[in-house]
Amino acid sequence: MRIPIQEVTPETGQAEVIGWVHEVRDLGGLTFFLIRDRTGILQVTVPKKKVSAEVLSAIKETSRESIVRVSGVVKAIDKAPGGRELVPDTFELVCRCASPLPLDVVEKVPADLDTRLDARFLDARRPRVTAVFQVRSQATKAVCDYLFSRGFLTITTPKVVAAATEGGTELFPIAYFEKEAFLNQSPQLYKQMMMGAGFEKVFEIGPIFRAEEHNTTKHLNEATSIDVEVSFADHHEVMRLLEDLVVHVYRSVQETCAGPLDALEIRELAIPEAPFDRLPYADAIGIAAKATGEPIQYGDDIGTVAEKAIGEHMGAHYFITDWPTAIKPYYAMPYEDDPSVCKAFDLMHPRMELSSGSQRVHQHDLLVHQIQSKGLSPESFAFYLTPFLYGMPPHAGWGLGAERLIMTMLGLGNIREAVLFPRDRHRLTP
RNA sequence: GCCCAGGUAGUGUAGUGGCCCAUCAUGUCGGCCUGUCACGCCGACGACUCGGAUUCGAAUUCCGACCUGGGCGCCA
Repeated sequence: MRIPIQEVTPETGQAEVIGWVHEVRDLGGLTFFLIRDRTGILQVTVPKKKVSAEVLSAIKETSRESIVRVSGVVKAIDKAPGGRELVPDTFELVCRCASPLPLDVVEKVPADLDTRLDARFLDARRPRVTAVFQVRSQATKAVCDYLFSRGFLTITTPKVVAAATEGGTELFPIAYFEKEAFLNQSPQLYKQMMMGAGFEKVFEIGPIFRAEEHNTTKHLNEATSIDVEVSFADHHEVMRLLEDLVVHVYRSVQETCAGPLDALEIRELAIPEAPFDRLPYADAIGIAAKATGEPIQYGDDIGTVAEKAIGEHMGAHYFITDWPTAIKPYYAMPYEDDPSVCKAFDLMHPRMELSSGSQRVHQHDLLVHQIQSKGLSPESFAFYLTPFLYGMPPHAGWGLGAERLIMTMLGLGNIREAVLFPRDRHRLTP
C-alpha cells in the first residue's frame, strides 16, 4: 500500500512509495535516489551487491523525473535527509521520463520564467512552485470559509456578456453565434442585481478578462477576482470586512502551510494588522506630490510612480478613501454633502493595488444620471438598470485580485508566478 | 500604444571585427568510485533566431522580419 513520502519516518518499518526521481547520485557500489511526491522527498539507497537482479536492472533503466514505485525497509540514518532512508526490496519503473528535460527540476541551473511557463507541468514539480499553489489553494479555502461563516452565498455569473457595460477597460470581443459578445471584465453588475434579488450577501471567485495591452509584472489579461457584495452596508462596513478577510487569510496560511512556506524560504509570514490606515485620496495625492516632486494634482489618477511613493510612505496595507467622483466608476456613491467626492476605496499593499470597492449608487435616477455624466448610454444596459426600479437596497462591495493577494503575500516578483497558466499580452499556450 | 533591453548547446551563461570549426556550468552518454546530499574524478556529445547588407574576414557592425523580457501609458 502506497503511503505519502511525508509519512515515511524512521519508525515506519516496511513502506511503499511512488514518486518522481528527483536526483540520482551513483557512487559505484552504492546509488542514492531522491524520490519526490507532492508531500516531500525520500532518499532511496541501493547497495548494489545486496539487492536483487530485478532491482538492479530497473535502476539501470531509470532516468531523472521518471516515476518509480519502491518498497522496502525504512531505516533511521542520521546521514540521510529527513533522518531516514529506504532500502528497496522492489524497485519498479512505472513510467520512464524522456531526456533531455526542457528545464532543470532540481534548480541547479535557473530557468527563465518564459521557459518555465512553456513547460509548466515540469516547472510545477519544483517544490517551491508547488508551494505557491498549495498556499493559493489554502488562501482560497480561507476566503470561502470566512465568507460562508458570515452567511454569504457563493454565486456564479456569466463570463460571456452582450456589451461593454462599465466603460474603462478594453474587452475581448468573441463570436456568439450570430451576435457579438464579450468576455466579462467584472461580475460587478450581476452582483448588484443579486442585491436587488434580496440575496443580501454574495461572493464569487471567478475569472475576469481585460484586453489591455500592458506588459508588466503585475497585470494579467485573465485574472481571478474575489468579488463581494453586501446589502444594507456602507463602504465603511465592507472595508472592515475586507481587512478582516485579508488578515484571516494570512493567519490561515501561516497556521496551515508550514511546509509550503518553508519551501518558499518564508520563515515567518508577516501578518498585517487591522485596522488598516484610511488615507483620504486628497492626502495620498499630497504625499505623492511631495515624495516625487512631480506635479501630481487633485483629480489625477494615481499612476505607478505615485502609487510606489505612497506605498513606501505608508509601509503597510492601507486604504485610499474618498476618491473624486470623476475618476471612479458610475456606480460609486457620491457623498450627499459633496457629490464631487465618492464613497469609493482602494485597498493597497505597499507594492500595488489589491482591491477596489465602494458603496454603490442604489437610486435608479441617480444611477442614470451618473452613467450619463460618464458619457455612457443608459439604454445600452437597461438589463442592469431595471432592478433598480423595483426595490434595490443600499449596498456596498469590492473586488479583490486573487493573484495580487498571493503575489504580495509571498513576495513573488512576477504575478505570472501566482497563476498556473497565465494569459498575458503574448501568451495563449499552454 | 510609446520607450528601453535582449535572442549563443535541453537549461542558464561568456564572448563587442581575425586570438571562436565559440567559454563555463548544468545535462546526456561512456569509464572509475559503498555514505552521497550541488557527490568527486576522467573522456565524449550538444548552440550563434531568420533574411539581406558592409568587410579580405561577422556570434560580434548596419537594415528588415520574427520572437521575448521589462518600464511607462492605459487598467472594475
